[in-house]
This record gives sequence, structure tokens and C-alpha cells, in this order.
Amino acid sequence: MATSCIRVFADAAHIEHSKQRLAAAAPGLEAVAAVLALAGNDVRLKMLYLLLDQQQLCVCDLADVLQMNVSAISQHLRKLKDGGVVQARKVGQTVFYTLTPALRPVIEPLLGSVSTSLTPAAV
Amino acid sequence: MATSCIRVFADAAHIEHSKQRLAAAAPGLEAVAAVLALAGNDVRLKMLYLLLDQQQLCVCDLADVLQMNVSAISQHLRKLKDGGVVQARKVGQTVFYTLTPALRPVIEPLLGSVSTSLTPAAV
DNA sequence: TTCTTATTTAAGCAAACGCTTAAATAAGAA
DNA sequence: TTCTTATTTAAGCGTTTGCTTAAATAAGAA
Repeated sequence: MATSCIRVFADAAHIEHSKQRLAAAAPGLEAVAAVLALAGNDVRLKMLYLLLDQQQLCVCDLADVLQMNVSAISQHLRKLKDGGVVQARKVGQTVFYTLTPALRPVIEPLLGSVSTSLTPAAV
Repeated sequence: MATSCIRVFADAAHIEHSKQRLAAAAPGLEAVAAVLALAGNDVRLKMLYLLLDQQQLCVCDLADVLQMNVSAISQHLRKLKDGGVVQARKVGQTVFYTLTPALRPVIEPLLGSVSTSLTPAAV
């Protein structure tokens, strides 16, 4: 630290106010950042997009659509599951993944701009 | 990638449909993922949160509030600027950063859940 | 000019990422 | 049981991240 600014115009009141607000919001911000970090990856965001469209998809389907290694897909799914973004349901030997209901309203707006840009008019 | 699934219940129609939708949405999704990746970092999300509250902040202010090295802050700001999320305005020797007006409506909802959790009732 | 302040940049490095390959599970079919 | 399919896991490896330190710019003050 010892980062303290010397500048004259430093508005100590504003700084202090910001520190307070930040301290209160920090836990929430960190939780949000964790979800955004998961969504902030090309492959994973595409997965979420696909899961939002098709209710459920198995590892194999995703690997097929995304043209990627099944193992790579599985590892991405694990991260999403650990982050509580998706959930798994096993049927026989295949595992179906779904967006977690609780986080669906969090994920949906992240893709809102893309959905709208998919309307006939746009693009 | 010879990833093709052999499974019997593979709904070829759904797979094909998903591939089509994905192909159309891919560019938009990648653009969104880039912004989410920037926001999906504790320090940077806090910066955005602070900038949303205080119209503008200089490097030194942010370093002060976040209790971090000025250099580290500056490097985060460069990423945000390169990503078009914030913009810089130099006044004398100090540089003030602001949320880019165009991306403000994209950033704001990312912090919505945190803001609401700050209302008196919550927490 | 020299001195101080504010910010950026370059270099280095440990940690985290994301993919590949290969092996390990799990479950149904022969 | 053995064989095939679906998925997960472990190990390895090159790339990216994010921080630290130190040096380089930029701009005002003495």
C-alpha cells in the first residue's frame, strides 16, 4: 500500500464514502465476479446460450454442436456446475445438463443483447 | 473432430438447429464474452462499481479505495479501456476515468443484483 | 533547469487457464 | 462375462493473468 495520493484536490470525503460503499458491497461483488468469470469465456458462454435455447443437452450434444473434444466440454461443465450455474441429471449412461433455475435470471440478461441482435431486423 | 456421438436418441434435428443458431450468434457471443471476461475479475468489477457510483475517478483514487498498487490499477484500467468499457480524460497530470456511455447500459445490469442487495432491507 | 507528483510501461514470475492425451468409471448390450 | 458407449478424471504442457519492481513519460512547481 502506502499508495496514498498526495494530490491537493483529493476529495477525502468522496474517497471515504467510496471505501464504505465498497466494503459493504464487496462480498456481493465477488460473488457476481465469479459468475461473470465463468460466463466470460467463449466456449462456456456458448454453452449457456445453447442451454437457454434447448432446455437440456448432454455432454455429447454440446461437444457435437461446439465441435470440440468431449473431455474439454466435460471440464467446462464441471466449472459451471461447481459455480452453481448448471446442474446435471443422469439418465442411463448419458448426463443431461440444465441451467440452474436459481441462476437462470442471472444468466439470461447476460445474453439479452445477443438474443436481440438475432431478431430478423438486426445483423 | 470425430466427436460425433453415436447415441441412438441423438435428435439430429435439434443438433442441427443448435448449430445454426450458434453460428448466427457466435460473433455477438464472443463480443459479450470479452466484456464479461473483463468484468469477471474482483478488482475490475469493483472498479466498475465505484465508477458507476462516482462519475469519475483518477488512478490514484482507485488505488486508494481499493488499497492496491497504482501500477496494478493502471494495468487493469488499460484493459478496461482497450475493451471499450471505460474512457480516460487527462486533466493536468491526473487522468480521470469514466464508464463509456455506450457500454454503461451493458455494465449497469451486471451490478444490478449487488445494488439491490444494498437496499436497507437486504443484508 | 531541477524537483516532485501522477501515470504508464517493461520485465519478471508464480498461479490459473484451457486444451490434449490417456486412463478410469459407469451403465447398457451381446 | 466381455464389448461398446458416455462421461469423468488425471497428467502434462503451452498460454494467459495479475501482481511486483523498477524504469520511463508527462506535467506542474520551485
